[in-house]
Amino acid sequence: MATDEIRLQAVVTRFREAGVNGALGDCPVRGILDKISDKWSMLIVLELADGPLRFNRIRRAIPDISQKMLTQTLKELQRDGLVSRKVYPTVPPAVEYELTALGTSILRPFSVLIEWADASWETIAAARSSYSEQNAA
Amino acid sequence: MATDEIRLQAVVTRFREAGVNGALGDCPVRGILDKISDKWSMLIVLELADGPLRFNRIRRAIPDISQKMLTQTLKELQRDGLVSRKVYPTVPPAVEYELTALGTSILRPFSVLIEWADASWETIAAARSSYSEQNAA
DNA sequence: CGGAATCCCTGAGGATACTG
DNA sequence: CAGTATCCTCAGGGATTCCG
Repeated sequence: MATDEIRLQAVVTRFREAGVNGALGDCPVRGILDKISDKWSMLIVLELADGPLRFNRIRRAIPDISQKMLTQTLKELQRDGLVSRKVYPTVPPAVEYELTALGTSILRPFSVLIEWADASWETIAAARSSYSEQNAA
Repeated sequence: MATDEIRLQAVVTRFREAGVNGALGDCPVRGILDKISDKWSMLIVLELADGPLRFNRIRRAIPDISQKMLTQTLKELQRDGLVSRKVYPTVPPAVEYELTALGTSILRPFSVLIEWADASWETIAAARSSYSEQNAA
């Protein structure tokens, strides 16, 4: 509906003014979106979606992540307050990572994105094949 | 509400099963999300949100993009069917880029993400400062 | 188990110059 | 104006090794 369109435009426009035409470093929104575009953050957050997990459990869940990147990304997520870390002083040590309230709140934007991707990938695949068809030697 | 939570979980779980635990190349959803996480795609799409623009107009709107990356990203967006390209045979040539219906449809997921970022950046900033406080030498 | 530290390499992407 | 074609840099991230 029309009011919805207007709202969308407002959001987009505000983003542009703050993020692209303004000073880049000063735009918190663009800074955060850069984090979204991080290679691993989103995957890890999604893994933690249905409960706390331990380090190596996450590692196994995302086969193609290196230990270094997992450590590093978890630290960043912690620093940003999306993930909490709990250490149990057992032997050997057990460490649990869990989404905070903030971390949980980002699941909704993510799911909207995933739903779009899921609904659109066939259209995109079709566009690609007709594109390469057109550009066939 | 609860039914909403269940729906969210379902989306997230389906993504994980298809994308992370499965064969990576076979998962169209993860492939598409990789494109979202592209450094420039989202910015360009947002620039085109309120109407067609010409090449150098986009370039000026995103000051820190190189012409190489703009060309390349526009080509990818075209190939994926998000953006259409219209050439006017004038002298000098004029080329207009415009969102397709598919391209317009991704604005909504984007706006949800932006709204989240806009609503959360203060919380994140606070988390960061208390984090660095804790880890002060 | 859950990391930290180091070394190393690839490829995304910037700078520059040229063309229709 | 709207690109194409090279060259080159540098940081993201993999592989490996070591530690409490």
